[in-house]
Amino acid sequence: MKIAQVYINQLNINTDRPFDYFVPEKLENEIMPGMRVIVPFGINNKKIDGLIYKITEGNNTEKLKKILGTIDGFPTLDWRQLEICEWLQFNYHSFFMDAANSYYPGTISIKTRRHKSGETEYYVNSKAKEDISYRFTEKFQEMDFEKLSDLLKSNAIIQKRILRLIFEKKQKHEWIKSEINNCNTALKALIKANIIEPYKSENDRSSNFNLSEKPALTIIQKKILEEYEKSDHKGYLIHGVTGSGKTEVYLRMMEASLKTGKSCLYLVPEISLTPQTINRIRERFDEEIAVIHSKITESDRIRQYRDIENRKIKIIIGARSAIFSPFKNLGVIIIDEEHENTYKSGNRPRFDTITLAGKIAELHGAKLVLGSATPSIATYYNAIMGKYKLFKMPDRINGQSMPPSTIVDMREELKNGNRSFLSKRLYDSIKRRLEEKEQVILFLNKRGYFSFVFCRECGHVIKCNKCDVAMTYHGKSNKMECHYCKSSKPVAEFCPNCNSKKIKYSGSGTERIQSMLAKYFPESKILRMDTDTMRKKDDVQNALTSFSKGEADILLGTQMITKGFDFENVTLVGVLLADLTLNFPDFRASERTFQLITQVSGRAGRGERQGEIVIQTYDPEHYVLEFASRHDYEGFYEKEIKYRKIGDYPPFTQLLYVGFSGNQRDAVKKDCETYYKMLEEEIKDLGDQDMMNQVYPPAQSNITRINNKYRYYILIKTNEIKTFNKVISKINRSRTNKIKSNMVVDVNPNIIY
DNA sequence: AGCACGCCGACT
DNA sequence: GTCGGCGTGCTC
Repeated sequence: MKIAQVYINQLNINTDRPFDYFVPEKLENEIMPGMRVIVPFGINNKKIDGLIYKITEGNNTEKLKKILGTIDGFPTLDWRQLEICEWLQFNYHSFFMDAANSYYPGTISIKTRRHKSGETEYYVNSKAKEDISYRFTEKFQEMDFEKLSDLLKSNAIIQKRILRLIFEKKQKHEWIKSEINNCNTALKALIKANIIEPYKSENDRSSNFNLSEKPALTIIQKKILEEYEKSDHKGYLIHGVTGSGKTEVYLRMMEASLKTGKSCLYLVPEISLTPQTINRIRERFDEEIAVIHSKITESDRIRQYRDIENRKIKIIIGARSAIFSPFKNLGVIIIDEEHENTYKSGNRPRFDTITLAGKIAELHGAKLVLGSATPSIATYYNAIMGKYKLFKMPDRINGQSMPPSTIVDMREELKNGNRSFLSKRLYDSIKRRLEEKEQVILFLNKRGYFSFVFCRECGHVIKCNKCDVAMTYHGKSNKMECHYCKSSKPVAEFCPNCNSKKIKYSGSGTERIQSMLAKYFPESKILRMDTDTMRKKDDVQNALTSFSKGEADILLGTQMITKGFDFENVTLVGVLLADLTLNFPDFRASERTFQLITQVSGRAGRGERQGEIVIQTYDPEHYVLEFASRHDYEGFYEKEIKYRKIGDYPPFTQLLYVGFSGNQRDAVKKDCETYYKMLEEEIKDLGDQDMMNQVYPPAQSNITRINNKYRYYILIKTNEIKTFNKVISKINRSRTNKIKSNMVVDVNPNIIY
């Protein structure tokens, strides 16, 4: 008799294991691992969806409950995907169903249906809807809006609004729904009156893009591709400076994969920042392309999912969530800008995309290609150690050398009586470039710079009520915001501590600098880009197109301007204060700073004119700045890897963060300490005394409270991550109710709070 | 998670 | 006596 091991779709540490179910005779032939099923669960036999993990034979079926039915009639996950779920469960401490749910789009509700025979059938209503649009019926197609709305009753306001939307070609149901709150009755009335009719909108993803010619390859591109073709390496790292032609290499690699009938996955750090790349891929291949990220609509996701699964779509572009696409026969995974920290997931499953992609490539026999102008230290180390084959593209494709950099010592400026944020050197350069009608990029990594609010009388800093952080003043809304819990409060007129009126508000870094720049260069137009000004989805793209059209002279911004955009007319890049990220208490501070400066420097001189870079700092001798100004990645790497070795930091070790949070400080602290003791005991059992030295004792988080939750953590810095993963899994499974705080395990986390 | 069981204090 | 608050333990 068949027994199915089923994972229940109940995301909890106690239910994160397979449960045995009896497979009824009528399902015996149908049932397979990877299928979604409906099962009764718990004391009340609640119907719940689950996923078949394994099928075994057995005789002790009397005690087992039976599977009520299947959901899809086919496996939604294949053996590879099941293996990945298990792999994520063990290596990143996610629940099995967290990973499984990442694979399958849409939510499920279980319905019952009673047959005449008395039998109850369980089925599923997927919330996935077809994409519905509305158009005018034949009779009304030619009529103009005024005439049409005269046909309606005068009080049918919603109906009129809907008609206007359809007139304006906002005919998709989804769009109408987003503009008009309760549109359903009005829509029904309009359909009943035979004025409009619904239709299934075809997807227009493969619409008319002009295919472009393939450019001729440079010598280095040719050489890399030849070696790539004949190599049987599993992983590759392309280290190429900005403008060296990496994208063309990626495109040819994809082409090679498609030629053998295999699919390609092309990952980018953030979809909204890479429209140029997406267009380039669209223009190259005469194929349908799926663009996947977390913000697409559910119906879009489901349609693309289906087309990828039945292999109609073979090219998948996306942010990190696209790694869970249902590709069947993958030839190559390309990860562009592999150093970006968006590749590390901060939610369950908390995986690292590069490691996961390596695992997936292995299962598919696909090639993994990483590319960056500033590879992460860990990746470059792996390349040096032979895990990835290293390709270098040290020259720009247009033959131009990297623009020269100047480091400006801001201490000298202070000595000379210049208290402004602009050095004489940078001011002169900006002035000259503007006179030449060239464009300037100024980069500020603000991170709390000049943005908190304090009392000049008593020094009191205004903090968030729910979090232990200073609030940030936003001039635009004239409010104070907490960047951690997103709450805001109106500005205080008096100091809440001493009642003084001398409360000092300064705008956020970029905001403040924008107004000062406007004073220095009254003739020029300044475009500011940061998370405050770029709130809406298309803001970033609109701003960047506007700047590339020359509608502004100076682009002032934070991290987001460092991403790969080409501006022909930009000849000067200024880094306003390089030290800001350098002094961050994180072992990757140097790495991040080097990457940021190098990436933003790459924006200069991409046109015909020679560019220049000016880096302002209070610490001009710092090795990061020296190497960055010389565009010397290898030099930086050599130095940095030595520091990592000395400090026993990644890539020589791995970090495991075990965090606890809850409303009561003492309870959280106690839980953290209890967990530490459990770790101690488990490790003692293993008989390896040295291992406990790799565990740092419980500590209070840097930000002690976020959203009214107190935070403690244990950090493990180890070169035996597998052993620790085993120990942690064991503890998490046995601790049941000993620990009541929220617990998070994050492997190699992005930030340590 | 979600639910039932059971132990204890408060209250008609 | 008994109602219900919440701590505890289990789900094939």
